[in-house]
Amino acid sequence: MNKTKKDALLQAAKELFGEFGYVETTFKKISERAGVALGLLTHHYGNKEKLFLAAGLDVLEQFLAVLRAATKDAPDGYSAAIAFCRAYLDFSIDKNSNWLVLVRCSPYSDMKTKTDRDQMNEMFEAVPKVLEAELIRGMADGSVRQLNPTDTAQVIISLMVGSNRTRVLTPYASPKLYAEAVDFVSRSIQAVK
Amino acid sequence: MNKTKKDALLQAAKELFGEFGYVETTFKKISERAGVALGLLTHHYGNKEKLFLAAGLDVLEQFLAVLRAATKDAPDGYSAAIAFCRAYLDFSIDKNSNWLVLVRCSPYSDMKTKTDRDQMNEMFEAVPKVLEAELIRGMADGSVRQLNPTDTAQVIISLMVGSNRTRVLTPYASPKLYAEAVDFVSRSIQAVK
Amino acid sequence: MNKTKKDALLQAAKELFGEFGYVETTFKKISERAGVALGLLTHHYGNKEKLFLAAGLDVLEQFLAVLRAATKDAPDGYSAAIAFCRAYLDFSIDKNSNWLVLVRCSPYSDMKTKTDRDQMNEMFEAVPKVLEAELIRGMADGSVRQLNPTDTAQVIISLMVGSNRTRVLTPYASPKLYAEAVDFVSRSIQAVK
Amino acid sequence: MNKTKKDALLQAAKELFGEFGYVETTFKKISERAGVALGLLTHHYGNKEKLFLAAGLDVLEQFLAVLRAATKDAPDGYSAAIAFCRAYLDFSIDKNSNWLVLVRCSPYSDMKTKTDRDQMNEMFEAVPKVLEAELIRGMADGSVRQLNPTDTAQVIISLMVGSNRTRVLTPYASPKLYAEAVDFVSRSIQAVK
DNA sequence: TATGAATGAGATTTCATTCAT
DNA sequence: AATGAATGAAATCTCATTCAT
Repeated sequence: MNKTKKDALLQAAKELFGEFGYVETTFKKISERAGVALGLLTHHYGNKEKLFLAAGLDVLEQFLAVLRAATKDAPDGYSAAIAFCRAYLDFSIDKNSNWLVLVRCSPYSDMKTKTDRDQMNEMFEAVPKVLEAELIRGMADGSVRQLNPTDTAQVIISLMVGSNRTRVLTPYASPKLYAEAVDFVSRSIQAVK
Repeated sequence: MNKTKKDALLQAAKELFGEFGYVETTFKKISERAGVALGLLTHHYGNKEKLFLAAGLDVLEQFLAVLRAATKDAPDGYSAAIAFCRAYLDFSIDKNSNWLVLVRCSPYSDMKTKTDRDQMNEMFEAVPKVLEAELIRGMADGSVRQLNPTDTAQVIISLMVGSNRTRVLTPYASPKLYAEAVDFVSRSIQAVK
Repeated sequence: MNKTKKDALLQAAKELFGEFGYVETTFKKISERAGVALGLLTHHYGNKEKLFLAAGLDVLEQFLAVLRAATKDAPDGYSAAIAFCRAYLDFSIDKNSNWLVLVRCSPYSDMKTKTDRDQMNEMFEAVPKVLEAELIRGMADGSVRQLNPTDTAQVIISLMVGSNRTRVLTPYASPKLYAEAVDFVSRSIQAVK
Repeated sequence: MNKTKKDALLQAAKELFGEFGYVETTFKKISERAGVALGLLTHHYGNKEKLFLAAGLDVLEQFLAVLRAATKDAPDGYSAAIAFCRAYLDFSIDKNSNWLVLVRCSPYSDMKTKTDRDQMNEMFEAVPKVLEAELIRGMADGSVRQLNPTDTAQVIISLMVGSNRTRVLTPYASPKLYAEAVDFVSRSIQAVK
């Protein structure tokens, strides 16, 4: 399918950063997995951090697309919020999503270049915005109880973040954790009749 | 005040691992901040990972003590659970708690030595146990609605984990995030009359 | 206008070698400043050292032309020698002469290819020859005192070399240095009545 | 004689920087010639530039000592100035002086760290000061003609610099160059009766 | 217990040069 | 003539760990 070597590098980077984290992922590992020469990495991406950023942004972009698609067709705000949570959690365990790049590499907050960090933060902030819009819709259509939408969105995202970490980083996560998390959200935002 | 050099090393380690993360914290930095000789580090702690483990366990131990103290005198299970959340979040922003060691260094999941990893996991698992006991008490005394206590505890902890990360690692956290998180928990577990 | 890409490369090379020295001047920098493709460099000049040689020879050629023009119309040998010195020093601070290529890049003496080094040395040797001829004229016409013309020419050139380096490479050069250097030469060669 | 490995590194650095110049002198070459481990270089000197600075300062220090010793016992200012020139030129061809470090490595003017550059410049400026003092003495004692001492010192140093470069860097230097240079200075500064 | 010099493997990055298009 | 992706050797620098004192 005519994949360029540049693409191969990005793909290898997404896989390896997710598997091994930022520091344990070396130029050697990346170029070997991508099947290209070592020097091509800096040739195409400048340096390790820029490649890391590219990898993260790529995953985040697909993530946002999935979240938007998931909420698009929901009949009301409440259903959309719940669909959002399900899509979030599904994406986070999809073998092909390379989600781990975003999880394992807190270094996004350690990025040395301010511009890179800002670019990443900007995209990350888009996530709660999607949810917030649905909460507002839900309060308007009566499916969600009256709450501060910004803060509530942030709390829900926090719950997603935490559940996901518990599931993928610890050995003791309950198999029902994801389902419970969604229920928890549901109980907490659904309008009471 | 009679602090041994060994203690000084541990203190410096806790600070630096929290500030810079595992890899960016070097033997040189630690020994310099502690004001002791470089060689003393391996002499007392064996290697970097062991020191890291010691630092993490130390913080975790104090954390557990705080959580237990906070729930001890609550009049009912529901109040205890809420007190637990408040104590968790307070500890996480206490300047002197060195909490960041636990946050910034997911590497606990990357620990090369299985024994070390297990020791850490064991202590981490004690956290939801404390909460779970209170949820059970709450269901018995009627202050908490009927839920699966294990799963619910894990969800609540996940929310704490996520809120905390949002607060300490991102630049866009709402100032009301912690308060909202506690409300969220409250709405979700409090027994309905 | 109508400058070929080959010329643009040479011009960029002269500027950059002078600004940054040999090693810090890269193919990338040159091709970028010239606004041409990277590959064109080896295509036209073979390799870095050949390009460097071309740049140096180009500047040296213009330098010699200037020196010859300056001495041409002098009424006597003494005046010609002084005119030579003035022209040397003026050229060395002319913004458009790219003189720095010759100063900053002692690597001419490091050139790996013997042929290149010889070619460069040959042209460099032409400089004292010009002055020597004028000194001989001066001794004949009575304007210059009796001295060994070859050695004296070399000493005068050495003074030019040193004054120039002091002026362009150090921060403490006296503003009158060039004028003093010329006076110094004058005192030392002018025939005493 | 109990030479430390740190000293061995400095000695190897002085030799190699002089022989090969800054860039062609690698960590590998230095540590091999010094017979020590590669990492010791950064351990003791921090980085390549710092080592280069240390090497240069070391040579410069000995150079200044030699110049001061040479002028100390001269009977008058004129003799001192001439002794200064002889000492300068002798030092520059003394096999053991490692003078080439200072000649081959114009990079002193390219030093990235401002502090390093300043430190070097400061010491370099001490050289003309020594000569200037003797010129002033000579004008007072009647052995040197009346001239601006600062400017004249700088011109003489420039002549030393240039003669030295001609001798050590070019293949066409006259064997009498040094002697002629001293004569040149003599003619130019000696008081006329 | 305490010190810090010493080691060397390994990481990132640079860059002249080649080559297919 | 012109392009720029691709290569890989080599350079600098980092750092956990060892060890003699």
